[in-house]
Formats: sequence, structure tokens, C-alpha cells
Amino acid sequence: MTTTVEFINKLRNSGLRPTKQRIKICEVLFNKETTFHFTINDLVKIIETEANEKISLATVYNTIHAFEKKGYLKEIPIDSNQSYFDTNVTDHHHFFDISEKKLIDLDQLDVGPINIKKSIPGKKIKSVEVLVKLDTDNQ
Amino acid sequence: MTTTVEFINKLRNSGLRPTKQRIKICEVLFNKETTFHFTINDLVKIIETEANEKISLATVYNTIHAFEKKGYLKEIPIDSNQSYFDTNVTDHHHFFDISEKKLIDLDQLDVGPINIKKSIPGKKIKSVEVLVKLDTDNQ
DNA sequence: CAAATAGTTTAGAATTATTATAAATTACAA
DNA sequence: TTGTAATTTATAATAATTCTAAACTATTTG
Repeated sequence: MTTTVEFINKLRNSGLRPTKQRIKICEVLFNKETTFHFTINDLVKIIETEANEKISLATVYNTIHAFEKKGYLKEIPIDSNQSYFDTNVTDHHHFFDISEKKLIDLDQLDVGPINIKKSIPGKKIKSVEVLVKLDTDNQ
Repeated sequence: MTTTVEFINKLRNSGLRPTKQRIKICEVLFNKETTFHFTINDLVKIIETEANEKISLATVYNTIHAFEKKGYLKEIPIDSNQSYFDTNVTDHHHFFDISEKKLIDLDQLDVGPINIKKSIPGKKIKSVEVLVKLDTDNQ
């Protein structure tokens, strides 16, 4: 449980003004016990329900991109028409349930070490992510 | 090098009528020495240049989706605003060069075996794909 | 504390990728 | 050759995201 004051400090410390909207989004995103995965649409719906406030769609996009740039969120590579974000910014992997369009975390221990043997001159590895697609197991 | 007749047979055998447009797209996609990665936009541009024909955008989408369903192409999971497809449908992985927005194949030998230790009841693994993001190595 | 200013929010327009529609065309079987 | 079902096509519709410029707000400065 993080207090509002802590979010305000976190925002200020990263050069983002602690506005009402950003604080609200922090509370929605970073006060869960477990990390979670969401699309912009999911987030807008949660804000409308959980809080009775309405944050402009443009602001939600702005904020999510600002948080991503600061490293508080990361985008998950999915071949989908919408972007998925994750509050878990540690190095980890995912299941993607195709029928439900839902992501499930796979932590480091769930996947053996990944050894990338090839390299490209002048380029460095920024991230290594595994996506495991799941399908309904109807025999 | 695959001949036009072979493409016609391939199409007919998979229940797709061998139309002028589909044959042309086959020639563009499946006559490369190396497999390649493309977006719909890339493909449209190649067709306009390489051939002097113009295939309707809707047809390009239809055809790519038909080929994907038949297993001649696969979509690559990238957190991008557009879909990337691959003519290499074998089990393999990718580098994604962030600055150039380009995909590079990593074959099985370039990546050590991947061991998924977790499972979800009622779901079976459909694919396991590794995406390695590359950044410019400016010291 | 008040005013200036720089950052932020907002509604709505613009853009972009993709999908849907329905009429014209084409492949192919009878 | 003709009928029919599949396919192509231009265009409209949809959906996610980004842009814009005016209104608003947090913070700094005098």
C-alpha cells in the first residue's frame, strides 16, 4: 500500500508534476498487490468505475507514455491491434491466452535461462522476452 | 525458384482459387532466397514497384489473412501499431531493431532451448517465441 | 501573496491500420 | 457456354492512437 503522498513524491522526483489525474492513475496502477496487464481501454474503464472521475482519453495516453518513458510501465509485445502494458517492469515473460486475450505473468523461475548466441555489430540487446501463446486444450 | 504453375497448384490444393492477384503475391513473397518480414504497407509498395500491377489494398489484406490461415505465413508478435508477417513459418525467434524498425531472424541454433516450467490447466502451448530488442550501441 | 510562466489537461479533429460492404468481375463446374 | 459461387475492388466504417490549440493548474519569482 502506497500513500498518496508517496505517489506525489515519486512523480515530483521524476520531473512530473503531481496532478490530480496522474495521482489517480498511480493509485489505480500501483496499488494492486499483484502486478497487472492492461490496455488503455481497460484503464479508462477502471477509472470510470473505481473512481467516479473522468480523465480525458488524451490524458490517459499522455500519462501512460510518460510513465513508460520513466520506466514505471512497460509495453508487452503482442501481435494485437492494441497495446498492452505491464506494471511489472522487471525482466520477465508472458503467457498470452488467445481466446480470452489475457496476459499471465511468467516469472524468471518459470522459464529456464535464455541464451542468445547471435549478435549484431553495433547493436546491443535491450531486452529478451518470451511470449508463450496458449490455446484451449479441447483434446 | 518456384514456377507460376507450382504456385497455382499450391493454391488450388489448399482450396484457394489461383487468381492473378494471389499468384502475384505468391511470387513476391515466396520467391525470395531468404525468408523475409513485412508489413501490409511494405507489401503493397513492393507490388507497386516490382510489378506494374496494382492490387487493391482489401485484396492484399484478404490474401495475407488467407495465407496466414493456411499456414504459409505467420504474424510476429511486436508491440507496434502495425502487424508484421513472416514467410518463415518454422519455429524460430527474432531480433527487433528498434531504431530501424526491422526484424532479423534468429534460428533455433541461435537461441538455446527454452524450458517453460509453468502450465495452465485446460490450456495448451501453441507457440513459444522470443523477441530480442536491439538498440544502437553508442557506448 | 500575486503575477508570470511553463507544464498539463482537454475536447475534438486528424491520422493510421484494419475490417466491412456490396457491386462488378472472374474462375470453374455442369 | 452458361450459371454460380468465389474473389476483387473502391469505398465506407471502425478503432486505436496522435495531434492541436485553447483552457487550466502547479510552481516559481518578484
